[in-house]
Amino acid sequence: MNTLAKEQSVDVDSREYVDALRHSCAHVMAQAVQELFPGTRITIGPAIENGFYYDFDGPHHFTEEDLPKIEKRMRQIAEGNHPFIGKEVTPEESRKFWEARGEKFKVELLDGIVARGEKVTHYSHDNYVDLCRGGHLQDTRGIRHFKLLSVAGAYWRGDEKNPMLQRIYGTAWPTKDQLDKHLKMLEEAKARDHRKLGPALDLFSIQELAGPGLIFWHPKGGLMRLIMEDWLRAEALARGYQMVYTPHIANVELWNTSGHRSFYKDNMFGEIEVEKGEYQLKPMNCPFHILIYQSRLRSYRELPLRLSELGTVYRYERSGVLHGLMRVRGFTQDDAHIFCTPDQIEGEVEGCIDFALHVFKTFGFERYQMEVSTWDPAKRSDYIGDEGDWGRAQAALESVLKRRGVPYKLCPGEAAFYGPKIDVKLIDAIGRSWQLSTVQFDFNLPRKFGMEYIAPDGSRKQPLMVHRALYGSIERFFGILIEHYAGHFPLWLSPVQVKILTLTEAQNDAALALESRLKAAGLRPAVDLRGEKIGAKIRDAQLEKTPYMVVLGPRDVASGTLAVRLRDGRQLSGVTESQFVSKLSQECAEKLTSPHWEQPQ
RNA sequence: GCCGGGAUAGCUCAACGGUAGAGCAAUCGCUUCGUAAGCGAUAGGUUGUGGGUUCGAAUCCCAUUCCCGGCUCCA
Repeated sequence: MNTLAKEQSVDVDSREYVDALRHSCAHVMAQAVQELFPGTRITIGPAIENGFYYDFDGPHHFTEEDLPKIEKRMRQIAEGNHPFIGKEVTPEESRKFWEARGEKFKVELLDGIVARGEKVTHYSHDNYVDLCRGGHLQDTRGIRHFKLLSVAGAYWRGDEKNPMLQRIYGTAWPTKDQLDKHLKMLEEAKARDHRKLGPALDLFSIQELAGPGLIFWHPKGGLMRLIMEDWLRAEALARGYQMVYTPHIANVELWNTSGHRSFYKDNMFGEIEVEKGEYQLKPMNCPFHILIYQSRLRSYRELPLRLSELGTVYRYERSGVLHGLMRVRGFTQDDAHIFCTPDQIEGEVEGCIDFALHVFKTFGFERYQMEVSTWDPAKRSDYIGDEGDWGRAQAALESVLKRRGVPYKLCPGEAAFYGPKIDVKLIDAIGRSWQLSTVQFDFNLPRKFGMEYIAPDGSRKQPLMVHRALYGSIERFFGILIEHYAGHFPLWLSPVQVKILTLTEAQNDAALALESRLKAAGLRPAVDLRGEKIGAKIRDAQLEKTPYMVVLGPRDVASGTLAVRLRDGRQLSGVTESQFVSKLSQECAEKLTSPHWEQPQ
């Protein structure tokens, strides 16, 4: 807590204070920008998570080089200790004020405020005035620990039909420590960026000749994917899922039936002509699983039917949105569709949640956030499906989370038009959240396809459909894993688990023999026989983030024991080979995220 | 898709109108070494691509591809 806050008896850690600080910072930035770049018009400048931004319109094209200049002027202004003063003004006064300055965006905002019947307020500090509903510090003294970060484009009012404004992002904090910590986190995030680490560790690449958004899994990444897939398949089978495989393209008639050709058209690759028909790459697996369901008449006795596939889909994402492994044009979903009766939904939802939590735990994610998206009853006509189904489904989603004691956020109005859902965002090692698993009801497709089952009374009923993905996409999940571990993968996922480093050529045979014994024991070893010094070999293995290194010199060959070095720098000597194998095997079997060796003496 | 910024050897960068360089990596040779970089040599580039301006273009202009920061959208 800083002295200023004490003096003003404010809780500097409260969200209100921090937001006020950031919002105030935005005002000061707008003042600085308008002073330094005359002719710049202002729009809005809110506080956001970790910082603030302000959107500008004007003749000057801002670049990163402008930021230090703006920052400097901001500091000067802030040091003036100007109080923030709010006052209510009449709409007429306000209009006159903004029109006189040619601030057309502010006039537009004013129109909105007036139309909503809200009070019009102006907030000023120093000689600067902004149309603003308030939420500021008492004065500019609290604005000390901030940094401008980047320049970006942003649509006026977030609508892509509107003109593009220039946005300057900044971060601001009550204390220097917090600012430094945040800047350090940004640096850390940059250092563990999967787009950098992935190719550096030879896990994957994206090839310009092949096209953007298409992933090439290299041998090491491919092996990791294999492990992730095998683990997931085994889990799914154990949980009563049945694995299926379906094609990558289908006749446009299928997409007409499913409705994707209308509501998902923009995200689908174009038609491929085949003889007299037209085909399209699949953007989703759902219709294919429905076709399997419909391949014969189904009885209620078969339900719940859980069809699962590692299904590769292709989506025509707009070029500007692609991002490493996180947002691509071709990806594989661990996709399953559960067809069930109304009285089975709660059990099925619970099964999904349970499975998702198991996935997180296994891969070492401790923290996550659940969001339940429900409909907005006021806009009933926007949704497909009957009210009873929606009600039951939403109740099931919530009651499962409550029963499991999983905290969640309710997001009314966030449901898709075809059903409510649970989205899971997991929090990675440095506190960032990622959208991952999703459990969604679908009241649309069963209807579109006329799905049925024979009920106990002999009547034909429509099954309920739940769509669920846990990894979400294997590509994205892999990207998150890389960043979460910064490349220091748990042993069971590491493509190379043990690197055997020879001291001299005399140990080559012993090294190769050890390698094959470790292989036979089910481990993934590699040898480094190069004529380099041991320091260089260790350095290289370390840069590859290999979990275990075994240094093999004459002493070790003579003693028959292993000199083991862990990725974290710990060294263990005199380890017997059987101890080593059993420790590593156990570490893999238990899927430990960090090795459990005792500290050496 | 939109706004802005980029692209030089496998990687990190230099040269900023006057014959493209360095370190690391690679290859070969020497070294046989005890826990994060031994020594030397060699090879590696139509400066993303295509046009244009110029006596001369990595450098200036136009187009295009891809990448980056965002917006919009999303697994």
